[in-house]
Amino acid sequence: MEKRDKILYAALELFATEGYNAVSTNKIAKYANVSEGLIFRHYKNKQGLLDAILEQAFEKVTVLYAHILMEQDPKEILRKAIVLPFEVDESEYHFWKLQFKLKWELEISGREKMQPFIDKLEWAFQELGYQEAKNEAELLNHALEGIAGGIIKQGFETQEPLKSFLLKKYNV
Amino acid sequence: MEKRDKILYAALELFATEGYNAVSTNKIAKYANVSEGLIFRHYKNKQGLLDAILEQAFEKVTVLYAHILMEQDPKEILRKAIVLPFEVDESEYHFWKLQFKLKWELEISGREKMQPFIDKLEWAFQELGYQEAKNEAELLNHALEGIAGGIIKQGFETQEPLKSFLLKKYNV
DNA sequence: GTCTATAGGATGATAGAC
DNA sequence: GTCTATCATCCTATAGAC
Repeated sequence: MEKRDKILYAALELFATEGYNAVSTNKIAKYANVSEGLIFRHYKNKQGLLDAILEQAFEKVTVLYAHILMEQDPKEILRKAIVLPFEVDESEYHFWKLQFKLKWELEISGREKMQPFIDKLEWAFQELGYQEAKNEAELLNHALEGIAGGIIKQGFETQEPLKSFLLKKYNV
Repeated sequence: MEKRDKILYAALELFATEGYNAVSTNKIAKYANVSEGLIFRHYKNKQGLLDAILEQAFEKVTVLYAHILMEQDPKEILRKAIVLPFEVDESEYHFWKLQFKLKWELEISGREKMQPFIDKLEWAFQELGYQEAKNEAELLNHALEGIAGGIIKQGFETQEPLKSFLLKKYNV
């Protein structure tokens, strides 16, 4: 692997586990087995390194939601949405954890990227004849974010029972 | 107000808005109009200052949940639980925001303190004849945490519609 | 209780050699 | 592309005077 990428993955892992402000460029360099100066050659500054990571993360999120956004069957939309947090690959664990961390540490909301997903949920609920589709969508989104957070913080097993429970509850 | 307390409130506000690692003791001192050395006289070190804030926060949370934990009517338990995030006083806004921030920035879960609350929810659902009381409780808790987070990050108004929606949904 | 001064180390970032 | 050496700044924490 190129050193440029080693830096990026080291930073991703450290940012995700310890937080952006808690991790020094020195620490990243050592973790990546690279000289500290190289970080700045490749990414200009620490913020630039974070931006590069976030750009990759944005692509991953886009791909992840693409299946749902393209789906036309309302029941399938709900099913895929519910199942989504339970099927996160362990290799992308750090990306997810970083999302949650940054949402609070640096107040990077990521809400704009979520909105089409929530809108799609609303549409699905509407199609299925729910009275308050918008509220249903917001509520389910909250629940799913909570589940995703729970998986990240306390492990998959703790949240697993909620999967079939939700599928049953929404009858999908 | 005593300077000891001025330090504490300044730190609370800064930690809540910018995060623990992002705020220096120098910044806290200036914000509190106090010499930097005084922080260490009173709180030993930066971590000690955070601990003092967290201790206060723990008391606030305890009081907040006490009403619900003492309640014996299952419907009332659900009603109070749902209404709770919408009735946070603005003066305690910073405490709440700090809770969410630290949960992710420093991985201070606060889960232990929540458990009796979740257990009480489970009990209420059981009393009301719900089939999967435990899952219902976990789900509602996720939703309420999401709502609380939404209020903090995007304002009360954005989440307000969910209040009556939830009350209706759970028929309380 | 409070302030000033300062130590000692870490931090982000740059320059220059290879 | 990569490393070493280095800088200016900032950070936490302490000492000593008032």
